[in-house]
Amino acid sequence: MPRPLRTRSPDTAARILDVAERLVQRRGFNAVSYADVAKELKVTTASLHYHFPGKAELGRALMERYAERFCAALEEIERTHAEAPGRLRAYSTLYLRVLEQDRFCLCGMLAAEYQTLPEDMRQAVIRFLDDNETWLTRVLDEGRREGSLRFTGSAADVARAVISSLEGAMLVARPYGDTSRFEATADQLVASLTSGHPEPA
Amino acid sequence: MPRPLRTRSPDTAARILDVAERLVQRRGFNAVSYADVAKELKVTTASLHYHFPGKAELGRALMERYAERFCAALEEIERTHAEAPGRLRAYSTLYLRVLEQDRFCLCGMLAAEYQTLPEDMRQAVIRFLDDNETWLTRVLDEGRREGSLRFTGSAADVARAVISSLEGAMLVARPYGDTSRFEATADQLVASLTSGHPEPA
DNA sequence: GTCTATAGGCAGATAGAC
DNA sequence: GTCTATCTGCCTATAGAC
Repeated sequence: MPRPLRTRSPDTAARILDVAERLVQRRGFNAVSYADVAKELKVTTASLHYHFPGKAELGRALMERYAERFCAALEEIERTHAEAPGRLRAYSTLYLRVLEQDRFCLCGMLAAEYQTLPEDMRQAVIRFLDDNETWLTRVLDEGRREGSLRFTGSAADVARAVISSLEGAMLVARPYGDTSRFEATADQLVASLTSGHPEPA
Repeated sequence: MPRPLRTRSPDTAARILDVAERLVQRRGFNAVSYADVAKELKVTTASLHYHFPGKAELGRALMERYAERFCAALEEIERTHAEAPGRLRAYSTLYLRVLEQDRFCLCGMLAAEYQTLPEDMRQAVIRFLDDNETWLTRVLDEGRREGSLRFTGSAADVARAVISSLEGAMLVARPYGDTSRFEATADQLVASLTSGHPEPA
């Protein structure tokens, strides 16, 4: 049963993160100010500093929540897709959904800005990439053992190539404002790993 | 025969662009200020404004020179490499050289920051990507006709996938400070297009 | 061409009232 | 928790001397 309504909104910190996340994914961390976020939420920057003492803390929270949600999405994919090729397609669809919202992957954006980031955020970027690589490596390995995927070399190397390819495809698609550019590359990528196995519609 | 030494340095504008280019490729356009560039050159920001009235003009000049040099490098590749596979490898090496200098592709960096860029710079980013795609498409098409390359689908789609893959591999390699991460992905990419043809050492 | 000096604005951040 | 008010510093940019 839901709790009775409270005086304050359900979770102000979460709403701050929502706005900040969207802005950072579109413009980059360095191009987003407390004032930008505060303006959209119709509060003052002082109020933001109450919830997140500094931009470094805000950024860290941003990346942590993003990674948590992404990991949850990966688990969801494993529940809903039994086969490796389906899991790969679902994985690339996660990226597509972000692009469709006119956003770039938060991790990709922060990777570009990496050299200007505080240490906490840097570690969060690395962790996100490592988690993705670990998950993909497992999917690729299982797919190869089952015979549903085909590739040469180590699964970890291919996992890195998949991440690179999808991040790069997003990066390049955005200036054109054309999601089909991303889809074409993603489809090629999945097809190259499932050669010999027909793609479902 | 070289002209006699002049009172002023060979080309101040070029030296400004050199410093700005390096800083932007490392930190991003939004994270580089006139003061940063001026400090390295030991001049004042006012002097910078003499050569480039505003940051937008500086950015445009930056991207234009970068594209010119890149196109020149592509022509050089065609002169020095007769076969498509060699041209592809040389192309990926262009990216590697940038990464080795602890930089990201200027175009990739600006693609990430695209939504915050002035119109002139946006057009320059698109032009750069289009030029790369055109060149790669030609190389891929010729390679397939000669039989030295193998891939399915349109050469233009594969060209886009190659660009995405290399840009993404650079993006992801930088947080790790590990050029071998890039090389592994680039090698996989070239190998996947030259299957059936042994790689030279 | 480069300087000093400065304008005007926005950045991140804090103190203290309510 | 959110506000007003304010601080300090950096940003892009310009005027005018040299």
